[in-house]
Amino acid sequence: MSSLSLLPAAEVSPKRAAILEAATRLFLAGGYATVSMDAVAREAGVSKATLYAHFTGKEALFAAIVGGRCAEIAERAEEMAAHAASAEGALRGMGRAWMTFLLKPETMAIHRIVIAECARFPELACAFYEAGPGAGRTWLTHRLEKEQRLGHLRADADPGVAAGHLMGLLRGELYIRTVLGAPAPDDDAVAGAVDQAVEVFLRAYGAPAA
Amino acid sequence: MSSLSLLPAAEVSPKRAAILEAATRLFLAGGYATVSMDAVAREAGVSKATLYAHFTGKEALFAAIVGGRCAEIAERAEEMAAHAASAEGALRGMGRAWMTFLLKPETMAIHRIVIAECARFPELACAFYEAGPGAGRTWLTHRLEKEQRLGHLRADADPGVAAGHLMGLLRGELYIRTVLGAPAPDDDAVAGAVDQAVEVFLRAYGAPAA
DNA sequence: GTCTATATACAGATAGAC
DNA sequence: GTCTATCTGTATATAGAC
Repeated sequence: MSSLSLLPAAEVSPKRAAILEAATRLFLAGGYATVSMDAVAREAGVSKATLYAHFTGKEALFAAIVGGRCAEIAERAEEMAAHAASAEGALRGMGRAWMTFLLKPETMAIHRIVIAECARFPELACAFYEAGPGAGRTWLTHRLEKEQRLGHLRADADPGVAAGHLMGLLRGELYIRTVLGAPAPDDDAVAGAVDQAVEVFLRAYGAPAA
Repeated sequence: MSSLSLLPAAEVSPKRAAILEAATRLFLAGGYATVSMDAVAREAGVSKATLYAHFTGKEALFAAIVGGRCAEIAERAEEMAAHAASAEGALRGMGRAWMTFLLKPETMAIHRIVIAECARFPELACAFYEAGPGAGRTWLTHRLEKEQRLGHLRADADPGVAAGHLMGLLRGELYIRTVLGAPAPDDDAVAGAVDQAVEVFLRAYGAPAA
């Protein structure tokens, strides 16, 4: 019985939730500096005093937002991993899922923010790397090791290096263009680019005997 | 004779040069928002009024700085291209030159700034892409076409796609880690990563007959 | 062109009532 | 916890003398 009262730990306060939601929207849209605490309070429908009662300051609020997104990204990565591991044509499927996620406006927005503020919040940039690209690379390394044991990949390849290469091939031109503000490519363009990248990867890393 | 007076067009004003130098340093170190016009004036050793006499405002000053760096990057790209075209082991040499330039703290700083401000200054982000990654890819595409005509690359490869793939392989893990604040890797690490990337590229794109 | 001094606005953060 | 009202610093930008 007493454990029941511990369950809704996430829904501590509706005001706090409103603050987090509004601040997330504003930070992702405008970056760190352009967002004022006044704007967050107004957008969340609370007073500034309430805002400061929940978060000790602007930096703490920002850290909470970005840290939360990192956790979300980590969950998302596990979810994608679960799907990709069970699918055939695993590399293509995984590549499409990853690139679609990566190029989404919200993902791009958090990339830009973390990159922009990595001098002011180095620990956030580190946490973001670990939760995002780092976790993806670690998972992909293990996945490629498995493929290697199955004889689908060259035996002399370093799976960690190969994982970095596959991610680089997948990002390719699309990532750099999109992070610099170009409109996100449509699904067909993404799928085509992923197929090309996977084809090139397998030409370089596929087992010669296969 | 009259043409002589037109020559020193670049050295119009020492104060202006001091402003540009100070502003470049400050913007590259701190981004757009954290730099105040007071700080620029103080650091340049001029008054704010003088600052505003040379630049209509903070946005114009920022645009002048970043636009200037774009022009510099474009020049630098041509310079690197001239060297790489004449060298043997062209891909390795070019890759090392490009990655060394890309991972330099100053290059990373301008990457972060342009990415951070691509919502506020979309035309700057576009100019940066054209001067940097876009120009590099265009040049590399032509270079790969030439290699293809010489029979060094697969005949069925699209040189533009291949150029994007080579750049993606080169960037690989190093770029994303460094742009997220990790310390720049040393020359040996860069050289090793470039060699691996080029090796993989040639396994996928090298002419089968060769 | 260059300076000193200032106008004007808004930022982050808090005091005190309820 | 939540509000209204406010303190304090600093930002961009300008006025007017030289």
